[in-house]
Formats: sequence, structure tokens, C-alpha cells
Amino acid sequence: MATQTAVRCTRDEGTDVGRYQAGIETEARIIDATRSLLADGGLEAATLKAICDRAEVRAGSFYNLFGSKEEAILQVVREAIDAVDPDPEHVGSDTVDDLVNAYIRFFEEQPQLARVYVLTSLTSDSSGDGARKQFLRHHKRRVERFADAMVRNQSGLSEEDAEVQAELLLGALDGLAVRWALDTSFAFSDYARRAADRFGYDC
Amino acid sequence: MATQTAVRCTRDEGTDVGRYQAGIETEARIIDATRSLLADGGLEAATLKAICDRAEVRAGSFYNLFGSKEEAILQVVREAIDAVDPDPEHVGSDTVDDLVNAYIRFFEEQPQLARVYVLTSLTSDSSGDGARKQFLRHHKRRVERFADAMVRNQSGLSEEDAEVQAELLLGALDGLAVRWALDTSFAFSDYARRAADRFGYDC
DNA sequence: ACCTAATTTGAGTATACACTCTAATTTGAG
DNA sequence: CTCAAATTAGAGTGTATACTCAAATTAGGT
Repeated sequence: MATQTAVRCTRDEGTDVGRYQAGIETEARIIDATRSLLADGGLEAATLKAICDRAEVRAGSFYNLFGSKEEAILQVVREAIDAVDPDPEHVGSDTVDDLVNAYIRFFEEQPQLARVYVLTSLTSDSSGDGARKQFLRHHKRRVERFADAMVRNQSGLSEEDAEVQAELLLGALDGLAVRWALDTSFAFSDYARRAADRFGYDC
Repeated sequence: MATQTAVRCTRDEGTDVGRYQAGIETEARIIDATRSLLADGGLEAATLKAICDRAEVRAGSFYNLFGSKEEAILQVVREAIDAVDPDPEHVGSDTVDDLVNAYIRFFEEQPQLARVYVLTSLTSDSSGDGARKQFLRHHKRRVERFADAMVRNQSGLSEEDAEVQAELLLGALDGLAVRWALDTSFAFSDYARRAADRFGYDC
């Protein structure tokens, strides 16, 4: 019945109750395939056929594990972002310097994924909606962490002012990142550090 | 023969030698249709069929006038950017304030076109290549004009330093614009002015 | 009026894509 | 060992896309 796919996809994330080892390994292979395709050739290269070929899986298996192609792509992007988080435990001790450098690292180590990250959010089709939400949620978290780090560094700063500053600094970083995505000869990290410098942070 | 289309497309731009009134009007109708479709529903809405329907033209006529769909879209974007240029004659008397406000105006008056502008440049397919070149050419011109205006305003500034500053300010504006494209409740113009303020310009 | 070249037509091509469905197979808990 | 549930296969569906082409029509300079 049609519920089979639905059950698989609405299952609580993280729990493997009722799952077979084979399925778990297949899922990992699909994610790996998706990630490497995105890294090699961006969104364009990550067709369903390409993903299935590289993962050595047939389309039916893919849709047994994922509700849509977009779902797999969003998962890859999410994992890539988490992988460069300077403070995954949310201890709250990271400095602006840490955060800026984590940002630079993401764009320098995962150029194609970074492009996909922006691109999926900006496209206005149905799939872009989930991506946009994910982007904004992540952006909001990031603004808060930047703001907190700024308050920690500069004791006289109000939380509101810090948020504005954080939004401005992140905006500048985002813009420079886009600039670089269009022309990789652009010295992104240099400019990113100069931007931070303009807010009084030496990164 | 196949040369018919080629002749039409490689014709010197601006000259109407050997053209009939009908063709010129059809071209205008196609551009209008493309612009309004992009403004209404972004890139997604501007399919060839939609463009032809709205322009009341058959596909063959479209390809008699344009080499590809992308060509028409790029022309629309180019014209939209030119339309908000504060100094179309390149007299060289525009201030940073003028330039920043022209930038803000473009994004506020033509939100969808602005999104298309970024999107076409960022996509990595074949069509994106021409768009990327157009974007970079335009960006370069803009950096130069910002830098010139900065030198004019602040006499002690070297041309090199001005270019760096211009790149930083434009990067910040671009980033805030992307931020706003994702969430139109974001107060883009406020933040844009604050960003300019950070470089000492009251806009 | 004539004639060449510009324009228009519109059915047709090619193709790429995400996704579905049913039946067969495999897994692993009891 | 058994059996229900999980997994897999893979051909097939549906749809949307940009673009082509040969033939018919129209424009407009001479």
C-alpha cells in the first residue's frame, strides 16, 4: 500500500526501530552519493538517476527511504553545515573570531555545497520552500550566536544592538560569499576578515 | 536554411538595417511578456510557452528573434538594471549616496527581477554562464563607480583602498539583498543604510 | 506590380526528469 | 523454522521542457 513510504518518511528521526541493517546502509550510501555528486557538479549533477547509479540502488529503493530527492539534498546540506560548527554542544563560549572562521571554512572547504545551500533557498519552486525555511532557521540561530559572542566581547553592548550588528556582519559575509561563488578568483577570506575588522574583530 | 536565425542573432545590436516594422514590434512584445512574467512569478514562470502565449507569438517567431530563452531573459535583466542607473550618461558626478540609493531602489522596485538577477548568475548550467559573465561585468563597473565616488568624497583615499572599500560595501549590500529575497519582511533598506553608515556615508 | 528577404506558423522532435507500482526477495525476531 | 515486515528491483508513467524546420505569408524597396 501507499502507506509504506509514508511510514518510512514520518518515522522519528534518529530511531532505528523496526529497521533492517540493509536499509540503514543503503540510506548511508545514498547520502554519500548525493554529497559527492553535489560536491563534484552542484545541483545540476545531482539527478535522481545519477544518485541511484552512484549509490548502486534502484529508484524504488530510494523512494522507500526518502520522500523526495529534495529531502536527501537538504539532509546533505544540513550535515555539511553542522560539520563545521565551532560549538556543536552549544556551550556558548565561542568568540566572534571562531564564528567568522567557521563561516569562512564552510565556504572554502565545501564550495559547491555552499553554492547549493544558497541556490536551493533562492529558487522559488515547491522544493525551495523547505530549503528556504531551513536556511532562515539556520540564519536566525547564527545571528543569535554572533550577537551573544558580541555581547560577551563588548560588555556595554545591548542585545538589540548586537543583533543588528550581527545581521550586518553576516550580511556582509553572505554577500562576499556569493561574490566568490561567482568568481572563485575573488579573495573571499581576505575580504571576509576585512569585513569583520570593520566591526572591530580581528580574525 | 539554418542561417536565417543565425543572421538575426549575430546582427549588430541597435541597427535595424533590413528589418521590418513587424519584427521590431514582435521583439518588443516578447520582451514585455518576458519582463512581466518574471516580475509576476520569477524564473519559474517564464517558460517559453508562457512567454509566447503572453506575447501572442508562436515558438518559431521567438527563435527568429532570439537565439535562446536565456537571451531574452538576460536582456530584460540588463534593461531593468540600466533603468535605475543614477548616471546613465557616465558623467561621473554621482555620489556614494546616489549609488547606494539606486541599489536599494532596484531591489525594492523590482524584487522578482532582482531575484532572477542573482539566481541566473548562481546557477551552474550552460545558460548560467552568460548570466555570470554579465553579472561580473556589471559588478566590476559598479565597483569602479563606487570607488570613484569614494575618492571624490574623501580626498586622501587612494584608488586601491577605494576599490577594496567599494567591494566591501557592495558585498554587504548584496548579502542583505539576498537575506531580503529569502524573507521579504526583512527591513532591507534600513540595514543597507546602516551598512553604508559604517563606511561613513549617510544615505 | 514585382521580387527578395523578413517574418510567421505550428506541428513536431528530442529529451530529461522526478516519481510510482507491483511483484519478488531478504531480513531477523520469536 | 516461520512469517510478517522491510527492502529491493526495474520497467513504466506522466509531464514538462526548450528548441527545430519546412512551408506559407507578408513587408516594403525599386
